[in-house]
Amino acid sequence: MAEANQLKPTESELEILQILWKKGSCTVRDVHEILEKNKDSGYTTTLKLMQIMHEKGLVSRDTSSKTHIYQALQNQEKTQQHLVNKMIDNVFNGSAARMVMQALGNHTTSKDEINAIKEYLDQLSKK
Amino acid sequence: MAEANQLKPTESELEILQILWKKGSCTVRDVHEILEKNKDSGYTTTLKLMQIMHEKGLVSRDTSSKTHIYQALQNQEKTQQHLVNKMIDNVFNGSAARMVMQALGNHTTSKDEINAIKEYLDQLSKK
DNA sequence: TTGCATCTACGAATAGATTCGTATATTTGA
DNA sequence: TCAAATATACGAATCTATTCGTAGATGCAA
Repeated sequence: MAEANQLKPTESELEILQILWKKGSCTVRDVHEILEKNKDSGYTTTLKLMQIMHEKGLVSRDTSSKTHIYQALQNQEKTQQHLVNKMIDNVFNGSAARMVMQALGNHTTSKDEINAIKEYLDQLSKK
Repeated sequence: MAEANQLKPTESELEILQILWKKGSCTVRDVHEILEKNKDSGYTTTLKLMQIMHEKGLVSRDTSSKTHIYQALQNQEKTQQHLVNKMIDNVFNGSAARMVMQALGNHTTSKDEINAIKEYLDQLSKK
């Protein structure tokens, strides 16, 4: 039950999780400097968000030195899975295919990507 | 600018839009009876939500008779497009392919659906 | 050592979404 | 006809997310 909540992070939390998933371990300042590129909120805002995420159990933190170090506790793939399934249900009436087509249709996709998907589908059919 | 906001309906608004997109025209009661199956909130809650959606321009309403009749003004495909693109960016770091694979991997997809997607990809490659 | 920069903690303001209670008007059926 | 059912309107409570200011602690450099 605790986990179920965490699978649906807020938008701000997701932005931070993205960074932690990519970087591994980060200080608040690390995260904040990356966030600043796309939005302009203060340092203490980022700090507060990460503190809340820690309370919720979304991240772990190492407080052994003055500057705390954070890591994502939430599993990236599980979170992605949960969010994508939710979107299929809520936005595409349960049809994964429709979502996929919508996604590939507009969001300019390279040929390499398309081929990768084709291969993936072939493997999927074999089962 | 007005439209840009509407492309991102809240979760409750999206639930209602889904119903309106499917049914076409609905009264508040129509919508509420469908919503009730999956959640338990009062009738006046649904009413209020739909009134707010009308204020925002998400729906039109015909008030010629006592019981008002609502219709979606928001375009379904545009909304889907917007939401799916947003998810690709926010959750999958901009990789449509990764999202597609994640979507098809778990969300049990029928062979028919997979074949439909394959055909779609073939057409896409030809361009 | 002392002052400046940097860090955490925390309370509180703000904004938006959601929910419901109540008042009031209209319809309808016994 | 008139009482019950059903509609809308609307204010307000509640909840959550986001934001920031300020206070106090710590580290560092001149």
